[in-house]
Amino acid sequence: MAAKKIPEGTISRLFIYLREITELVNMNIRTISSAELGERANLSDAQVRKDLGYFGQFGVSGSGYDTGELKQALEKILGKDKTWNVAVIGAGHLGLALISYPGFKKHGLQVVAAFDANKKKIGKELGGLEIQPLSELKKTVASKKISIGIVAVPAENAQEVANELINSGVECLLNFAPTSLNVPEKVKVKDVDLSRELETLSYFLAT
Amino acid sequence: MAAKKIPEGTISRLFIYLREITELVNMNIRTISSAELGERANLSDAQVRKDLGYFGQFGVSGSGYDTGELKQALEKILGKDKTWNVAVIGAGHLGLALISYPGFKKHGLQVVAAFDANKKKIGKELGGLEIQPLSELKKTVASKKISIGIVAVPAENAQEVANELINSGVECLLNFAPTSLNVPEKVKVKDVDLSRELETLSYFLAT
DNA sequence: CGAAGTCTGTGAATATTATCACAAATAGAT
DNA sequence: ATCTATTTGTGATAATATTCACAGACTTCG
Repeated sequence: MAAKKIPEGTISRLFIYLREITELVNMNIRTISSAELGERANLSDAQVRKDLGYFGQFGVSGSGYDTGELKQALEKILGKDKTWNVAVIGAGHLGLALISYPGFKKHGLQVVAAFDANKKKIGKELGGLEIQPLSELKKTVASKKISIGIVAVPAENAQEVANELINSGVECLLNFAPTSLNVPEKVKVKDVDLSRELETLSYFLAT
Repeated sequence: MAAKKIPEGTISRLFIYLREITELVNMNIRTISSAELGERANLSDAQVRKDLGYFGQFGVSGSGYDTGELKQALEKILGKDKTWNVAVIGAGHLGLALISYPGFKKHGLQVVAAFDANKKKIGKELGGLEIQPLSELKKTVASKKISIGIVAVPAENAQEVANELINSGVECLLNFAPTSLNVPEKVKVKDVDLSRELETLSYFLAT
């Protein structure tokens, strides 16, 4: 594995390459050039080669990349052999959508627990999961080996929920609440602020 | 308004500043320094000043920024006086969650139409909106002055839906489908790939 | 008023990321 | 076997974004 630090953007793009390559393999296409792969991913050929270059040499001069080999290599790099257990906190519309989001399973992400603070929701079943009270978070994180927490609660409660997740041993959060979470260094948070995404888009449209 | 090109990251962060400033105003806090604002947003003081600096001079040496003034200035910069009409395409779990997402309304984003290809879903009402067939897209985009489209359909149909949106005059897409959309230059797309976000997170956790 | 302290705005310096561009490697044709 | 057309891998270069650092503006306090 490469010693140099790898840009986060590169990792994110690797997943895109894997997606495209998988499709190519399914179509029985055996080789592809960086230029063609880049076109599929809306990226430059140089970007593709540079990204792959962080992890080794996968291509063949003159003909390009063997799709089967590259698929295997990417899967290994990206840890696709592993699966991750996920907890969703907040069983509102968004939480429910995430619990039943079909895309996760395909990628080794398994939602194994759902929590909510609202007593009326606790105990209800959804997609094979029973909604649990937050008081059971720590126990469940340990017993179900949960390593990723999705915060899908209102902004007011988000920091508190994040604290409890971290306190329970979760070090990886996807935060949908429109607020900046304060977390220890070792914890990695990714924010997805839907309003902000849309607003940023529309700002550029309006200018 | 500034003549120089403004980084997209700056715009995105301005929304965060506005969020924090609004909270401060509500708490009746009158002034704040770039360092304090940065702390709230998990950003450096220099970043805050640099970002604001693109748009003018809002602060006072020695005491910082007047929260009320800064709030007004940010709202003006970010076009908060305007509202945007949004169409959601795809009435699956995710689409339904987006239709009833409470965060949008607060930010001048109004979901005014919902579409789905599935005949069984068409005609059903949801949150005051009737789910329409895609054949009515063009007409509705025009009549309801829709400027933003949210693509919440499976990857297989995403490109087609994007084409129809663009063909109907929408120039601003938020794409939840895990696929790279090909669009004309003038159209702005933002991808939100939930699986990829989670996987990127977990990659760094595993390394 | 003057001194000490605070804080902005912004050029300069860094750091990071993406693009260029080309030698070297390979394939394929003749 | 040689020539031509491709395509990789990667230093060099360019573009972009962030952090530093400090002069100058303002505040507060004695």
